[in-house]
Amino acid sequence: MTLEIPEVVINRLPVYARALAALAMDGETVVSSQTLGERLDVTPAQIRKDLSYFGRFGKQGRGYNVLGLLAKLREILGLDRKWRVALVGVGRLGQAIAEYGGFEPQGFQIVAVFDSDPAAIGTTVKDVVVRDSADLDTFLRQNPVDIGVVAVPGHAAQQVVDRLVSAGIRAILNYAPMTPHVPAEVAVRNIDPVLAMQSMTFYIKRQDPMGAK
Amino acid sequence: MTLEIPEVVINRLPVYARALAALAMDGETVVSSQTLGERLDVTPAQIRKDLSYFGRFGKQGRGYNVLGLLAKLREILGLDRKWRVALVGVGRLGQAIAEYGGFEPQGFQIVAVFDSDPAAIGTTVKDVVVRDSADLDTFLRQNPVDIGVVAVPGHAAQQVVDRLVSAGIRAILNYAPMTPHVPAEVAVRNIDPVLAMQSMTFYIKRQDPMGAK
DNA sequence: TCCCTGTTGTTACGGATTTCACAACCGTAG
DNA sequence: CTACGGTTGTGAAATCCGTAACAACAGGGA
Ligand SMILES: NC(=O)c1ccc[n+]([C@@H]2O[C@H](COP(=O)([O-])OP(=O)(O)OC[C@H]3O[C@@H](n4cnc5c(N)ncnc54)[C@H](O)[C@@H]3O)[C@@H](O)[C@H]2O)c1
Ligand SMILES: NC(=O)c1ccc[n+]([C@@H]2O[C@H](COP(=O)([O-])OP(=O)(O)OC[C@H]3O[C@@H](n4cnc5c(N)ncnc54)[C@H](O)[C@@H]3O)[C@@H](O)[C@H]2O)c1
Repeated sequence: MTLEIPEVVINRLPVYARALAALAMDGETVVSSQTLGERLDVTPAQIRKDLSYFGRFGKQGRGYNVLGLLAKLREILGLDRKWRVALVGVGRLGQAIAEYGGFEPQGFQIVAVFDSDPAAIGTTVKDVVVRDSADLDTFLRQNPVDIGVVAVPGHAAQQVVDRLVSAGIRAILNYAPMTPHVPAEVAVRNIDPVLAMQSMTFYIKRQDPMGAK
Repeated sequence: MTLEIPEVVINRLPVYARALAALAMDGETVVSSQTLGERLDVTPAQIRKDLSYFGRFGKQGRGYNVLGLLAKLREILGLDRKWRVALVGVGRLGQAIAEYGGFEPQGFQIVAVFDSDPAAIGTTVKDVVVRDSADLDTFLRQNPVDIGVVAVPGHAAQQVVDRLVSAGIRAILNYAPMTPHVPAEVAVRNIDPVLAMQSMTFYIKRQDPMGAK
């Protein structure tokens, strides 16, 4: 009965939410799809259509109540609660992730950290002790975690993913440069700056660097 | 004249290239769209269709020559040369990016680094001296750079983007949590782990954490 | 040589997504 | 009370994209 919502739509909602939060900080109380769209480089129709999958949140002639719509989006996305995150791999990137201050305010709490390196195990990052990744399954079965973050080298990533999945995790944020294989019911997002650059080069490859003469 | 290639296709090519490089490392010399697709969770038809935008690279009955196709993809994407990258913002994230060893082997060379903090200016990261971001325009006009990486706080990001664009940069990798506004001819990719998590939560929100009882 | 297996390149189809366009509506001002 | 400018929500149209299907063909074996 719940109409199937396209994934592209779901992926845009957090962007809307982020913009609404920024508008709220600026003291704006209402916003039209037009104005929001300009800010996000999205057509007003796109925004209205996306929102219409979930209900009618606007007021004709006025627009949307900024805080009201933000609250609705947070509810839709499930951001109106805390999420427990486990981080696997505490190398350079893993440490940076653990120390990044941007997750906590959004309700993502790193509650456990794992590594396989004996030199790393037992140390602490951000008040969290680094556990042996051999204990991953055991720990996760006793301590519910919602999201797994994979920050290990590519050659170890699938193994880590498999372990997270078999322990019952339903969402994985993968930083390793590979395509994780997971069952359909597990959500995966990949972050790879190299891939991002490699697609941009296609569009600029005919051009001399910065139009140098 | 050149048939318009969908951006989704371009975005997949680096993924194919990455997989081919991995196959080559494993000593594989040929691969079918079927096999490649299984590895990447992409249908074989998708792969063949994507490649057909650019030519005929396979051999019926056999598949694709791994190294041959990889070379073709690298040529198509413009990866058969070095790219000069400028990094703006040398905070925690910026330093991690500068020290990350994954860019260089792919031909992305960080040739300049900028920050606005007097305490950071003059220090070096990875053998590159940190320059005053006030000198961004001057420097870029004299030293051709292809790609700008933005790793400054959100409130400063649009200003940095504007400066990069006005200096003639055609590609930007943005790590700040905002949507940069750029002219149509500038390529932009955004990296935001928080947004990635916030879209995954939609799919797992009805579920108790890890099926805890 | 001929046949069989395996796999490509491509066209046609259908589904998904975006855009269009407008009736309905809100709040305000006259 | 009516008219008006502004904006939503939404079907219908247009566009974009992915999938299916198959003719064509390469290589190998009988
Ligand atoms: N550093 C970056 O900026 C960056 C950016 C994008 C992607 N990445 C990717 O993220 C991953 C990590 O990068 P890094 O620079 O932190 O590497 P790193 O070598 O510094 O850290 C990897 C960590 O993973 C641990 N590890 C290895 N195998 C493990 C296993 N089976 N279980 C648990 N832990 C294990 C290692 O002990 C190490 O601590 C790599 O795949 C890299 O390509 C890094
Ligand atoms: N650290 C992470 O893991 C991470 C992950 C994802 C996104 N981000 C985002 O990346 C950005 C940087 O994060 P961070 O943790 O490194 O922050 P940070 O505060 O440690 O570093 C920001 C740096 O930018 C510099 N800066 C500020 N304004 C500038 C300007 N106008 N020109 C040049 N330099 C300027 C500051 O001096 C500082 O060195 C933020 O927008 C953050 O939200 C960070």
